Amino acid sequence: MNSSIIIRAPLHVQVAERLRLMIDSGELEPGARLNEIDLCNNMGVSRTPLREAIRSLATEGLIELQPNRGASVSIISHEDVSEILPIMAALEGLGGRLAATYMSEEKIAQVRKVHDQMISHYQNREVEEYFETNRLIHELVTEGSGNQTLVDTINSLSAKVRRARFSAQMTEESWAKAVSEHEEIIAALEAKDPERLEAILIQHVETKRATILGTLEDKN
Amino acid sequence: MNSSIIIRAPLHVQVAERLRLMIDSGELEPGARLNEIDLCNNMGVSRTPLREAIRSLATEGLIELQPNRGASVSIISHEDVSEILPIMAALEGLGGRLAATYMSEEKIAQVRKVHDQMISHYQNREVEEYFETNRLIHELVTEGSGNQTLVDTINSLSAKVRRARFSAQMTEESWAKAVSEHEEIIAALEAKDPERLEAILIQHVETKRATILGTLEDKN
DNA sequence: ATATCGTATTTTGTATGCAAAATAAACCCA
DNA sequence: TGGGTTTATTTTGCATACAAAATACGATAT
Repeated sequence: MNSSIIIRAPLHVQVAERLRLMIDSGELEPGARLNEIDLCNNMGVSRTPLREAIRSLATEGLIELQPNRGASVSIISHEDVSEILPIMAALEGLGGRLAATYMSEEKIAQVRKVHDQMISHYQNREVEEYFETNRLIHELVTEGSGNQTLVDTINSLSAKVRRARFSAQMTEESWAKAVSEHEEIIAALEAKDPERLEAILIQHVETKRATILGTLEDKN
Repeated sequence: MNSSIIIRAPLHVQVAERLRLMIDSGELEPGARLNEIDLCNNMGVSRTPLREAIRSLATEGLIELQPNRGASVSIISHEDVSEILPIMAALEGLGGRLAATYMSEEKIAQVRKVHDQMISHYQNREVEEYFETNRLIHELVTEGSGNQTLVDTINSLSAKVRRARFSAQMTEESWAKAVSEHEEIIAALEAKDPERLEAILIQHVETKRATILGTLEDKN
């Protein structure tokens, strides 16, 4: 009896992941049309699983469908970002509140560790690594809420914003502010102060909004 | 030039809607397996669009997929509801805050109208109509936020909770409380008081949680 | 030269067919 | 009779084939 059977994920799932990656990495740019046959040839699969994958990503909002005209990578507008960020603020706030209440000491220590790494990346001006550790911290805190639905919901929204890649607009000033807020986040977490962590996380997303949409031309 | 062309929705969309309805109405009960061939015969379509629809509903979370074992209507547990309700509280709170700020007088008047209908249904103990007008009010308020992503997110979560249909457990007491909270909701809306509306809506979902999960055996 | 119509080609939508996996049934043997 | 193994049937997964729509192309007429 072999208990370590490798369950191959269905093709449509693999294809969906691959497409998600292509979209996330920018290989497929926003607005780009998805030619089924081309993609099939690229991936070496038939149209059936590809189309199933496309339908999935469409319901996720990553792709838009036009009847008889195929699919295209959905374009995320400033308006969309303006809509999503307040939602993420509310949800991350909730996540933080729960995390401050329920997170284990071990998990908090882990966050602290990643936090210190992030600070180091900040000091060395290693942008890419900074963003990755930053993202990981938020993920860990959200997961610390113990609410998987919350994690999934935030991730889904986060993925959309990330695609907008306004990150380059980050100024020295806003970066410093973000880091200082992160100091407060970790402090509130270690102090197990739900209200404070919630407030900081909401503020933190507001800072993000200001950075992303530009502090001056506040389009919304 | 005919400007009123009727664009037939793709089959997989129609099938998805039909399935959603069957699940929502209880025709397909939680846990029920979806036999592709049976469903195809029922709906008079081939397996391709049906499978595409199933994939969509799966990413929505209404259906669960098991590799090589087909799909089944996902079962919503008490834990799921416990996870979803705090999220809805946060989101409805946000929606209310925005609605109290941005909603037009006309829209508010419309909410007031539906609210009065709901009260009337409550007094006549017309449960079905009460729930429908209740749902409509929340929808109108959320829409009043002007944030379509928020509306979609809440609807998606709401649909899952609704499927659990714990509604029958509503006691005379909890019903009265819900109604009284609704009075406050409409008052805060008419007074254009964002903070108050947000607080009430969050409290309102807490009441809902207590009703749904049972006031005593608080499983979470 | 441009606009319009008609045709060819591409692309999407749907149905069907075949292979592999899972389930059900039949069978064998202790 | 019961447990396990083999065989048949069902069901899912994927690929292909055909139909319909959209797009691209070209010819004709103005």
